[in-house]
Amino acid sequence: MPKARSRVTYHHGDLGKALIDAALAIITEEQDAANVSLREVARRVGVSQAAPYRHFADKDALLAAVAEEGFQRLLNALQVDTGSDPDPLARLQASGVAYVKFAIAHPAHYRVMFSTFRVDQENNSSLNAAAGKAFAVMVDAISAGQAIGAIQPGNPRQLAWVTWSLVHGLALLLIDRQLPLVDEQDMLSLVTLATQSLVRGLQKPS
Amino acid sequence: MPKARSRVTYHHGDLGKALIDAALAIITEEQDAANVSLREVARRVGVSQAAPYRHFADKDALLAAVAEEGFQRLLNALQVDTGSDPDPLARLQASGVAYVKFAIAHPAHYRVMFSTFRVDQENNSSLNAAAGKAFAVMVDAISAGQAIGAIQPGNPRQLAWVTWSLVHGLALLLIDRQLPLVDEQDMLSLVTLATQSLVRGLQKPS
DNA sequence: GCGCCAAGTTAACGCTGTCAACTTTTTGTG
DNA sequence: CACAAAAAGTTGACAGCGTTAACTTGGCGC
Repeated sequence: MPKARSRVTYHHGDLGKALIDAALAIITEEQDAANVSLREVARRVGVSQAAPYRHFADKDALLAAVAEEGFQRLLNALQVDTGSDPDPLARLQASGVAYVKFAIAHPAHYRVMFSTFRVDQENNSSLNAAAGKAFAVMVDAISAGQAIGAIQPGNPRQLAWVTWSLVHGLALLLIDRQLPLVDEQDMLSLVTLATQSLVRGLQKPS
Repeated sequence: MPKARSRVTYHHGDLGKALIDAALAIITEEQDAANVSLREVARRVGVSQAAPYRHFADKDALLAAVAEEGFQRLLNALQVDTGSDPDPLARLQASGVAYVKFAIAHPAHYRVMFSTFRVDQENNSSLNAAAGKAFAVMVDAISAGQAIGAIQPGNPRQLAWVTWSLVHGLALLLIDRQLPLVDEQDMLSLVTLATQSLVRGLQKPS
């Protein structure tokens, strides 16, 4: 008897996807750490401890899939929140705020994303592509700013790395509770201060 | 027969210090990850697997001691490299460069520092104090800059958080190989660009 | 209808952090 | 100076982990 959803599935009905979802659910529930164990993921899905190895080479491969999903969601959040403001500087700042907001909203997922993502190994090319797309939002805003003469000249990718450093560092300091801020309003005003200051520093000296 | 150094030691001769040193040595050797195991630390020192528990409550407590040592060394590096330039803006930028340089020189130690440090729990007060002293270097430079009217007004701690975010994020992206940079000279020019841009953004609008 | 191979299971290995119970050494005090 | 108490270190065990080998099951292509 075929399952209701008889797509690519064999026995279970798309394990792999189910494993990613379960891992993400565990990560989301206990935002404390990345102490998610492969065996617990399997338990939650209802398969044996070794079943995941038919879909992922090892634990890192599963986490890489979770990370890729995270970068896709980050891209979506950036695109939605950055909007279509005609001012590239406003877009750049908005993308920075949206970036940190995403990290605050999904701290454990954000940690997995950046504990897995590496640029060197070319095997995880789909993960790299997903991360690159999210990063491109900032590059595009900076290029547009340079095109209208609002942002200082220079390699836009390099300037985007600077921007990324700021929001990445701020996001990590906040979600790892390394700044004495608990009130979300305080966090957001700090994010605003940070992104405003950086955008100012990237502007073309008049 | 007392040991050569019969200070506070009982049996071994200052285990605890030896454990911290061994842990730091392991971390330094394999800069790959924080996969340092308590048992391997004990093995290297030549004691049994349970001996560390007479000196540290658990593995995290040992890593916290390693982290504290790291923050002290970071403070030292910041003080040395920041120098005594009369221009607070130059000092601020120099401290940022020194910060990232430290992280690049000691990547695994830097990771342990920030995977252990949390502001909330008041029990690790010595760790917090060490981190606070390093952070104070940036706060002082910013306060000095405000005093001579070179830096925009505002809570200097908040402005220092912005600075810290930038250098922390840049340091992590670099040491975790999340930027496509391998040449150290390329890294350093990016660090310069980043710190220059931020300092510019923090300056008082004239 | 049937064989084959993907998908899933069981059992085991070596590793880990941690604890309880025990032994050894040092030290403070009557 | 003796000796008890406490500090420091050891052994052995437990549960959990990632991973692999050997096995079983079940659905699809011929």
